[in-house]
Amino acid sequence: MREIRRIDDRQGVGRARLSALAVLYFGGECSLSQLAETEMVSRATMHHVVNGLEREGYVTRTPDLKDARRQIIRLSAEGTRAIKAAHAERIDYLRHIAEDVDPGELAAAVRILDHLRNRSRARPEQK
Amino acid sequence: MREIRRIDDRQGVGRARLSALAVLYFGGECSLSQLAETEMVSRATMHHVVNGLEREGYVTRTPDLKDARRQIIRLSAEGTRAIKAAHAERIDYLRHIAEDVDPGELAAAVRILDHLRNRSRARPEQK
DNA sequence: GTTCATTGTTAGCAAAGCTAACAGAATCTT
DNA sequence: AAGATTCTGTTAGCTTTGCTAACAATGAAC
Repeated sequence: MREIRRIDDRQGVGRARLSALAVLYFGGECSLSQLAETEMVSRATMHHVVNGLEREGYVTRTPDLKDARRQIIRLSAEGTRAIKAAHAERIDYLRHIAEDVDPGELAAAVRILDHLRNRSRARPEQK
Repeated sequence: MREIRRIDDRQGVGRARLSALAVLYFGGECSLSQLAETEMVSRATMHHVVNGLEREGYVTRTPDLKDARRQIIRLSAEGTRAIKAAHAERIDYLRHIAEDVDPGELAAAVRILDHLRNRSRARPEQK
């Protein structure tokens, strides 16, 4: 939904960057490759995204002591603040447009959406 | 959802371009500015998107006889085929991940989503 | 007729995406 | 142990998708 994008844009972070921050926030630290996989983009793309996030101070990168090829990407305090703020804005907006919907019906719809999302992640692109 | 993006990517059209094709398919011909407004991007952005679509043969541009500043953007036969194919793939995919959901519950959830979308369009970004 | 608003376009920039290729580290095979 | 293969992050080159600013032409308002 384009409207959600406009809400997100208010954070001034960038779409792909915000999405990566969300992965870190909800899923915890991970490697660059794992981020790329979760976000379904190439490693090269995620490399650029993380570079931008690091430059802006939203994430830190440290070597993975268990595998010298890898690096661990973590949210910084600033990154945590940014994703929390973005999340709050989204929730606020969604609450507003849903304010005339019956709470029970809304909860049921959310449950189904969650289910569909889990299904899509279990089998991402197959038909 | 990233998975939907991957499904859409299969058409080889490009995200913003496919979205613009959808606006034309479901809403009919319109001007470049109207497209930009509906898609919530700048006119300059939509200018680029439409350029790409025209170059690939998906849309045609003709002067608006009622206003010499404007041009009418229309789907070509190829554009219609592309958006139909993309739409069918999306539906197919969504059907697949929803196949274990009760049809009545799914219909209810879809109704609520439609309602929320209408609400978001009536008041795009206000809180 | 003049001023202001609308429309599409250009220019310059950054972000976000891809593939290909590479180097170094880790794992597998012999 | 040595060589082959895989994994990881990086660079390079390209395209697409976004933005703002500025402009010229057209249309509307005064």
